[in-house]
Amino acid sequence: MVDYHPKDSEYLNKLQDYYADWKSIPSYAKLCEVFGITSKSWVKAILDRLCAAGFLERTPDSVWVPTRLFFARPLAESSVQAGMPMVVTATQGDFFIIDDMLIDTPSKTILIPIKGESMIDAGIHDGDVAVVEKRMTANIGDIVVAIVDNEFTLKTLDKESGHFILRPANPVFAVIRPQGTLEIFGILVGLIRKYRR
Amino acid sequence: MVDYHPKDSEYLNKLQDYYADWKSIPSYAKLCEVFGITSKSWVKAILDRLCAAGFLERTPDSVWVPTRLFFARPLAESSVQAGMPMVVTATQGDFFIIDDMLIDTPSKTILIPIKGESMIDAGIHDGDVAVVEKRMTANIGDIVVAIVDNEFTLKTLDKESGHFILRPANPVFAVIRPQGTLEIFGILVGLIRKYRR
DNA sequence: TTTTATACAGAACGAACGTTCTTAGAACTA
DNA sequence: TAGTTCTAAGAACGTTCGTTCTGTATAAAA
Repeated sequence: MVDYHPKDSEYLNKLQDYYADWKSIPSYAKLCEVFGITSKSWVKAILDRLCAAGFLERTPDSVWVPTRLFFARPLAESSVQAGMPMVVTATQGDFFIIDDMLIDTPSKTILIPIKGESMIDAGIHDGDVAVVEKRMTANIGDIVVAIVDNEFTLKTLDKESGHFILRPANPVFAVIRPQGTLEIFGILVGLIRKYRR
Repeated sequence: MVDYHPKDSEYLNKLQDYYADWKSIPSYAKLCEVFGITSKSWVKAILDRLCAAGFLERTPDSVWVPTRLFFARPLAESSVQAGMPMVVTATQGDFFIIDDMLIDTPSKTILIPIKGESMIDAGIHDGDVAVVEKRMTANIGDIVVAIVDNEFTLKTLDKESGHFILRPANPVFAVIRPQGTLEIFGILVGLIRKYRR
């Protein structure tokens, strides 16, 4: 946290939670509720500081908008040992923007929901979401999205006696040996899983 | 396009362009400029129709907000045939969709890198990043982050003859049977994996 | 031709807005 | 003890907001 006032990170948290719900930054009056204060002028002072700290900015129409920094998430160091881990995470550690981490080239990246268990030994489960970068070439060993019989299929690219093959990560499924050319749609660059709560 | 009035898609495009620039929907007066008209009442009529068509919605504070449909893109590009499974483009105008998918309450969510293979049968690998929601209670069957010997550990919460235990998803590792109380740090709500490229 | 619907323009209105200024208690300093 | 920040509260103010109602030009329909 780069801002100076001790309670500002608390205010920022509340603002982030509100934004996660409504995807907009409300009026000063509403922000009084969100922050738990009753002074519009103090709300402005808080926003001005968060702006100076780089979490917010304003459009030419003087509308408040979050910056990239606004979406950064704390990343714990797993090797925390001394003291309370919770204290450590609250004060130090890195910050990460999840989308930046997984997506290099937005225009070439798409998300594809995964169906079936054919890659389960690679830790890719039914219901996971694949982050795929579109491109037509891949290397041996890459997990690729190929188009077989008009359907996406996610398999490991391999080569067998001069021919490309698609190898599943599940002994129950058969290796795919395409006749003719193999159409690569993209390669797997990330994986997302969401647990029900 | 599901809306009825012929020029609405043109208005929608202008609105999408504005949003791409400023990441906010401006006032009716400003929208007059954006749309190239001079009537606030007509702006409202347009927004109402875009709302009915599902491109916009309003927060409880009656602030206009774009919906997912607002960001949807035609997926005609690339030589993909009909019958494609549903695909989400990752570039929602540089917006943060993955973040949005995984995180409900930013202030309670923390990312923890995973070390070791103790949960490999659950498809959780060394080097993955766990998305953890901080809370002190969990249900049987939840994958939890517990604090054991001042270290984070990720295990499935279970109960054995009246006592809580932490069950790994790897036969090589032993079940953890904490003596005394078990301190829960949070529960696993998501998983992120990044493949080297 | 007359009527009717469409696609906007324009004015009016009170409510809500953001900004600024003043006030005030609490905490810290000297 | 007296002074001084700091953190808010609160009022005041002119501006802008969204809404509603009415007016109007064009075009299609009758």
